[in-house]
Amino acid sequence: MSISLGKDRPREAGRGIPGATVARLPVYHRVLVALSEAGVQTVSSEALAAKCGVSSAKFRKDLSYLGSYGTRGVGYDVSYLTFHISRELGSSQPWGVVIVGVGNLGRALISYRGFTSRGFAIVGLIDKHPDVVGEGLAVSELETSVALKVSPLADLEQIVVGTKAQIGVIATPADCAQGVCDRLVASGIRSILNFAPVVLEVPDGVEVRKVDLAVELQILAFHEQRRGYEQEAMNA
Amino acid sequence: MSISLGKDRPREAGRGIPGATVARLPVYHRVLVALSEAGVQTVSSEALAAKCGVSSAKFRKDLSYLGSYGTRGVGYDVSYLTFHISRELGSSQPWGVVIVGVGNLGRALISYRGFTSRGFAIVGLIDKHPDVVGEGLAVSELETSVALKVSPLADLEQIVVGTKAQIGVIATPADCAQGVCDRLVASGIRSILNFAPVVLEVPDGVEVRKVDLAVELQILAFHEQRRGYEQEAMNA
DNA sequence: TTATGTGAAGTCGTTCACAGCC
DNA sequence: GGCTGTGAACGACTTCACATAA
Repeated sequence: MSISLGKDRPREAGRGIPGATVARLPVYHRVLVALSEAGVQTVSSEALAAKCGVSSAKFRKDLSYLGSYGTRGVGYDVSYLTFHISRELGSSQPWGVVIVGVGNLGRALISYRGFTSRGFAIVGLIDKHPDVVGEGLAVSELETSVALKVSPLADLEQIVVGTKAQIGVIATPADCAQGVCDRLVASGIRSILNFAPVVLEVPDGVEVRKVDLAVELQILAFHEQRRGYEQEAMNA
Repeated sequence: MSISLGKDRPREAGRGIPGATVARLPVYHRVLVALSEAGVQTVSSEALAAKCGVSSAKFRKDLSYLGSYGTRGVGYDVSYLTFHISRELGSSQPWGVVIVGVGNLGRALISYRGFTSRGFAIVGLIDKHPDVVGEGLAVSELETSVALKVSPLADLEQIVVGTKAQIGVIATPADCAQGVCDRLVASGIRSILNFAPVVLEVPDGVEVRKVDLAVELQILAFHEQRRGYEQEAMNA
């Protein structure tokens, strides 16, 4: 819809990068950072792709959507490539994340190290239960860690607006999820990560990604079952 | 590496359900169960697909891989369809799940209701840390709930074999994940759900699904960033 | 008439294979 | 010689549109 020219911004970012490629970029980025920390300076598509669990052709094709950041006959400069993928992903600027639901899952997210290193900052914690509200939880921030207090559900809008958060994480039980979602959207949030096992309804322009733990297990079970049948067939 | 069957790739004609379809079946199943609990007996592909967040054409195409369980001009019988999807997913038989790593994430999985209703039973909890080992945690089971004790990492093989678990969940920090994975595989596990932010290496015949919380956020951030540029362009 | 089930067409994503550059 | 970058071929998934059955 919009044609954006001029200015220095990530190459032909946005337009034309397939969703499947976008979903792999974070993995490439993580592996590159690990290589860099191990002192590796140059890497071939073959070696890097192997560490990422993809084919080298797929890796090179993915990179071709961002630009040409390699050197033929040599490979890729680790830090140079890291920088460009990082920029494409937008992890150069810090994204504010609000977590709604401070149960075990919420706490797992809060204690998850590496959010900050990947450009995220947890700026708000919200819960419904009075015995959790007011609790101070350690949230990592750049070098140090800060105690963030859990706010009541009633303050949701105020927290989102006040912290200028861009991403909302729903870690509540299923029956609260749609209500929380509606309020996040009304407060201006357009990116939501949903852990509740419900299909959320949102207006156009809002993106929802979902992670359903039981669904993942069910997919595994499907294949497990099929392997069982194959083995039976072999024994017959 | 790979156990070669007599024939080549194209396994069993007629039984080739696309991966994308398999990934949606659990959602259809969940929505159908909810409808059933709400007392709905019959539903059209249009209505059901809307509740699942997919198009009706996609829904019908997905079902066509399983068989024809609808009635033209009428729709689908909720319980009849539920049964067939359930059967396809293998949730009629209970799958044994071992969880390695009893931190916040592990606890979130343990307290996740609805595992049992979808055909999973948590049969083992394993952790490395002495202060967690021995702790009794409430695990739901059919009607009641049972206290399951956390076992030490050293007992992993014994637990997997003793409980006949089929699925292993890795909820450990990244640096332990590959080691745990190797031991799960060596104990006979062929289906693994990995929450650690590493690419696991496994032999052929073992399926790994991964859930990386930071990756999901990074994908959201990519699109968030893109929207920002679009808005800038509009203001220019 | 209504709503399913499905070939056919279209879109998206992956793999191949090799030209181009170091 | 070695490795990247990429059109072209291939395959997977989605959407369309309608024949089919209640």
